[in-house]
Amino acid sequence: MSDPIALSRDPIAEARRHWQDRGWTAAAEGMAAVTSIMRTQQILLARIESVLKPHGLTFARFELLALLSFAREGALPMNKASARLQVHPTSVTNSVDRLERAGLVRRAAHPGDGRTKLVEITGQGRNVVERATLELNGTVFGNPGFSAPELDRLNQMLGKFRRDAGDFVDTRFPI
Amino acid sequence: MSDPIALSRDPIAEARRHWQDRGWTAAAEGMAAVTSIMRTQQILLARIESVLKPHGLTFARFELLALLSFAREGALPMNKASARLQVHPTSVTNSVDRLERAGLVRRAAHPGDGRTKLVEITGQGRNVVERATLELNGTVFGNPGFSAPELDRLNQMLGKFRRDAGDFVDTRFPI
DNA sequence: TATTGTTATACTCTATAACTATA
DNA sequence: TATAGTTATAGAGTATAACAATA
Repeated sequence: MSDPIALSRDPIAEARRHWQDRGWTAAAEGMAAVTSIMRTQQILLARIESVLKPHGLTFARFELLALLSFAREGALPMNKASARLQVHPTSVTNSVDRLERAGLVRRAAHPGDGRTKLVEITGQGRNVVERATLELNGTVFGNPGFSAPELDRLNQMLGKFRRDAGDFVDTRFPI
Repeated sequence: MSDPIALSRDPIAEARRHWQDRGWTAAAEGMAAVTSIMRTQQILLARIESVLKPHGLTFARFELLALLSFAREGALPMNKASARLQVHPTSVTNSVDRLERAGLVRRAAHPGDGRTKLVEITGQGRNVVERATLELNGTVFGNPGFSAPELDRLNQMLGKFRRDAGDFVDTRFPI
């Protein structure tokens, strides 16, 4: 962005007032919350990408690298990576292409299934993701702009939301 | 997405455990919350866009139309729209191009400043945004997946976050 | 037949730089 | 000189469809 000037009033609070004025009371709070989540995501993503850029990573590629670094043998089938990251298979293909060109991952044959390809993190990939993670931890993740109780509430609320949305099946957030 | 299969375990909770195991305790909760916000935004955006698609709108274009529908005279200078929507000027140019081609907005000269152009919503634009809003209110905004107290907490927390991030200057969230 | 992954293609939003017109 | 907006260009993620190889 060229000049992210601070507005004198919260545009989302203003929109909520307009919703109220129109009589859309039942949807006003939801509209405000949803829009706030959108904007918060945008702010956080910008911070993350500015940290990752010097490491030659985008957030999508960082997430893939981090996932692989935690996997057994540092490798996963493409479709497992796609499922775990909740992204489209073609997005994984694209990410792996870039990461492979940068020498951070490599493709390997699956021992049991000839259709399947494994993505495997390289030693260089481990170094890069380790350094990037430490810097992210020291900046965004370690100082996200929410207090400890707020983080707790967020993780609880959003965890429940994601479960209800069908992201995963889990019993730690009982219905 | 082709097959958004529900995972058996929450991938974000799993990542948090890995963070803990590595000793990145101070950043674990923040990482989980930030990642949860990212994923929640993705889910909500997908719902919104699926509602808007039959109306010929994306979320970015809907937001612009909604902003104009609340503006005096239904018109705003391009740079005001850019500031209020927190998007790059070229993004506004692009959105206005598409909306203008669809007959939902028009460009007009600014009476006092020859450099400035106004974006003005058309009657057709008002009809479209009204119908789209009602449908969004009846689905996503009116039923966002959070309880009323949760919405309240979210609006409070994210409002404060956005203010601290420099999005706007306001006194309703005192430091 | 079904599944895995790739390719080709297309459409978002985003961003920088160069440019025109106006102040 | 500074500002408003556009254009050109590029990059990102996302998505569908067609395809090859394998099960």
